[in-house]
Amino acid sequence: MTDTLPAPSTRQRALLAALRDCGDEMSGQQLHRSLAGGASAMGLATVYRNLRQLQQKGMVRCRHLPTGEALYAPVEQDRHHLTCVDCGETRPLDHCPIHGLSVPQDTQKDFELLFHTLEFFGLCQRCRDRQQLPS
Amino acid sequence: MTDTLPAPSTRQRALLAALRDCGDEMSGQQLHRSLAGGASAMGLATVYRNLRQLQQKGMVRCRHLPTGEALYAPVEQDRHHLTCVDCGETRPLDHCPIHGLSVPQDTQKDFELLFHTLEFFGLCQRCRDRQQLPS
DNA sequence: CTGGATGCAAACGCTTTGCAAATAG
DNA sequence: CTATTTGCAAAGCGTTTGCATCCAG
Repeated sequence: MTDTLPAPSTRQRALLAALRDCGDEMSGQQLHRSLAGGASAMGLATVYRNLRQLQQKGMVRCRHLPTGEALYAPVEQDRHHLTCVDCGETRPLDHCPIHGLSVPQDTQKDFELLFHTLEFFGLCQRCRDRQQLPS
Repeated sequence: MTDTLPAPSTRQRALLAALRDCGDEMSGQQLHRSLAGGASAMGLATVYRNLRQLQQKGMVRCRHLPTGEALYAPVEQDRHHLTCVDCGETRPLDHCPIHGLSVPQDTQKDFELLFHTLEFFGLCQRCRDRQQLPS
């Protein structure tokens, strides 16, 4: 029995473990695939259902690619990205530019802050070059 | 051939105008609906196609709701949000907490920065209350 | 025995793409 | 006349939901 969690879902532990092992972010589909076959395999729906719960517990954060795909990562992984609006490639930043940054106090009174996403968008070198040379 | 803009699409002006008039962000679907019937009506595909180009020109930015829906706004509208990971409600922040913040120089060398998104996620009062009272 | 969690597959909704017609230059 | 852009409708895709089943307590 777990002492802390209302519903000590083993699935959630598995998902979190997978994310931590990976060391990077993964999509729902990737998580599903990565767990498939193993001891903690679970249906795709279950993956998503539990990812949502992990988010609500503030243990997992997620961001969306321009494609609409959602990527998940452990919250302790405070990583942000540069994303090319053309080819969609994303590249991690070395440091979180707003580490420790806070939201105005008054907004937090009735809002329990769990995590944030900060993403930068622009054009990567390759796509910029490609635009200049239409032919 | 034009040397400034490959295709000075009137559609793009219309989209930008609609976004500015609205004063808030709109989804592709909303834009499509809002223009429908009017003089600058256009197909849904065209809306998306031009929104993408506006993004690549750095005139429009977009963020994704937890639902995966994309919301667009003029870049000059430097607005950020609190989003509830439970009910999905989003509330705008009064000020941009990172106004004027910059990405490390060396990352920008080969990346043309166009816009950023900064979103905070958590639980709104209502959903927090609801979680505490399981029954 | 009862409520919640799961799997599967169907359903969803937003976005993209194929292709032929319309338009610009 | 050639290169683009557009519309429409079909396809794509990740995600969510319905429902019967399974499991924990």
